[in-house]
Amino acid sequence: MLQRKRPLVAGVLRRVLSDVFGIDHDPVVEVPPQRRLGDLASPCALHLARELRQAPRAIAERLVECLELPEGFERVTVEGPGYVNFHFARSRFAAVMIDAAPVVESGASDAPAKVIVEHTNINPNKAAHIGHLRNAVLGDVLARALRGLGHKTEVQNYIDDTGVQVADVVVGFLDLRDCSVADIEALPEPFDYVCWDLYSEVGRWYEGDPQRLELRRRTLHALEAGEGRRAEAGRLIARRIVARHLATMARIGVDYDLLTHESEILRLDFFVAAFEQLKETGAVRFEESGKNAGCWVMPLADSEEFQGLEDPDKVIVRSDGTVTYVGKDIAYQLWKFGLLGRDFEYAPFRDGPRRGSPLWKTGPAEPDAGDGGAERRPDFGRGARVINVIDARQAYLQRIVRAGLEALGHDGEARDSIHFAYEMVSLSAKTAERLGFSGDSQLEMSGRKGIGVKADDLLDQLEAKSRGEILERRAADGDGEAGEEVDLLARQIAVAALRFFMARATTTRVIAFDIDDATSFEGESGPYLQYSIVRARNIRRRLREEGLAQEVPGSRVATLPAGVWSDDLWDLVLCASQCQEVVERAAATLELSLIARHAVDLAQKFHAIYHRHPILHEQDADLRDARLAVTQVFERSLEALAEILGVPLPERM
RNA sequence: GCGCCUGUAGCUCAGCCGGAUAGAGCGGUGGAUUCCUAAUCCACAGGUCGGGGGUUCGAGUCCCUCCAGGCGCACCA
Repeated sequence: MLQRKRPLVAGVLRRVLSDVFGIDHDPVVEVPPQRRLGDLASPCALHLARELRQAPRAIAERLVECLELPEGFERVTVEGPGYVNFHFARSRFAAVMIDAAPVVESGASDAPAKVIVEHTNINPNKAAHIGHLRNAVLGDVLARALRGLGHKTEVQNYIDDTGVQVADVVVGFLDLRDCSVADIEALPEPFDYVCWDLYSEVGRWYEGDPQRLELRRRTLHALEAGEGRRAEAGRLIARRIVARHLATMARIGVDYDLLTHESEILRLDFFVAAFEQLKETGAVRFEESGKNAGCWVMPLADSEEFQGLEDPDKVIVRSDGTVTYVGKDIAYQLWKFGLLGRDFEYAPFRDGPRRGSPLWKTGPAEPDAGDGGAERRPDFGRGARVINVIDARQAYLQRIVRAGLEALGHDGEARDSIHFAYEMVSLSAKTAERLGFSGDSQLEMSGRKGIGVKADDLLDQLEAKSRGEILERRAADGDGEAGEEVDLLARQIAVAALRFFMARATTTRVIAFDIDDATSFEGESGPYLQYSIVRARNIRRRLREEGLAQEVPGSRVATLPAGVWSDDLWDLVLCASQCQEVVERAAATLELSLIARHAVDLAQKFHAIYHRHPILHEQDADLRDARLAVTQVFERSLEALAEILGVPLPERM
């Protein structure tokens, strides 16, 4: 809503600046820090003071005298050192807010263009930890924001089922523990927890005798070839772990459209196709001698962004003929844009929980599909924009992938290959110590070393804590039953706490994960948002019980006297009117914390108003309706933001 | 060595294109519950915005430099 008013104000100012002072100036329009100062303001008089050789306030006053008040505004004032401040006609603005959707489609102009978001991408060899949760929450919130803004969005989760990490667990089962494939199959859940321990155990086992690394190499080759007992074990492990990962993510409301498997990229020779292109265009060359003798490398020395590297060439194909990660990733990225000239085969995914829309995986179509093939397969790939949610440590590799597209002449697609980089999650000193790791400073998590907080453990802890809090409150109200409703509410609160914790952090900062901080239900937290909406809903429930109207129509709000809008009430309306531009800016800059912070902002304003402005017991009808209108606007706005954040909103707490 | 990121209250962090008195949460202190449930609210205390230069009418924000910390720069992913 507010985003539509800014150009109005800018236009009026530009016109009057031209008319009165004869200058061409593009005025900045911002929101003043306090509501009593106005709703939209421009510091243009300050900017122009030098050029016009006049005091800023004098310029501002002249502007106010001469300008034509734009539609929807009540007055213009000069404030502070010389700001020109515009004040909305509050009742009319609020009336529009009552009927307007807080977040609407704005990407409609490029509606057919699809955005592919890749996230989660956990190696299928161990349990997910809290670092993976940051990735998944960021990816999921981004996808929700893009969808909310009307972009066609496809979410992919890349499964590296043929890499060293899976190979190590295969070695762990087959060589270290002497299991058969059937033994692995028979292991009880939680299988991912078993692998978590085994994986770090294998790491230590290798250290005990470096000769054992030969087993890793042999297994890796078997996984890539896809044949034999080791490959069979690898497939089984990956399948079981992926099922666990999807179950963990389903707990917090994260889902996907497609699981892309590295094994399929190998099986279908995606890299062969990409390699042909790379050779044809001269993007790679064969090294006859030197450090990289026998390898195919991509030269980076000519590119400005790769200056100062120790080695200006990136190996794409090793001297033993195998392909590096970057090579495979270039092929995969080409496929995402529909530039590879090949496609996957697809099959419905049947090994795990499935939510709203059906989940698909890459792989041979299963002929024995028992459900009559009712599901129609979407058209995967061929994105116009590709956003890869990958931690900041991989920035260099992501740049090489983009350079690969550039080298092939796909400049546009290279520009639209976006690395959504975020910093990792480490453990706070206090939390590391509590978990038994030496805790003199922050500690980086490491799956390889078995250092970390497992995602499901954290969720269990959050659920247990919220259940405790609920029961405590219910007992205090003499309302002690603990049924399914309590379970559901405990889960909702846990999800809100976790998702908000991950979403509120700026992406460029390392999160020092502190267990007390993460499980806090007070202040800036997911439950704080939930509680604010519960209060709004309680007001409506009470109104219904009293037989009073639960909603006030926009037509009524438009006729309210201006005096009902105290600055604090009005401030919430204006804050709510910024949801659209906040979500747009968050999606455009990939700074999703903006959404979380705006949601807190709204909730804080509402909580404060709640105490100062009762509705049920207000006798003055105008005042009551204004307050109810604000409650309505608040509720819809926070609901819209919570939907994007994936924070569930319960009816009561 | 080169590159990227970070340094703001005791702790965790906001601070949009340079602009109005640098803001939250936690923790601390003191208050608010016959009221739409206190998972809330209000008040108070707490700041050399890492240091130093520069640009500007104006710098937490831009430029330079130094200091401190993190992360990258593989025929690992």
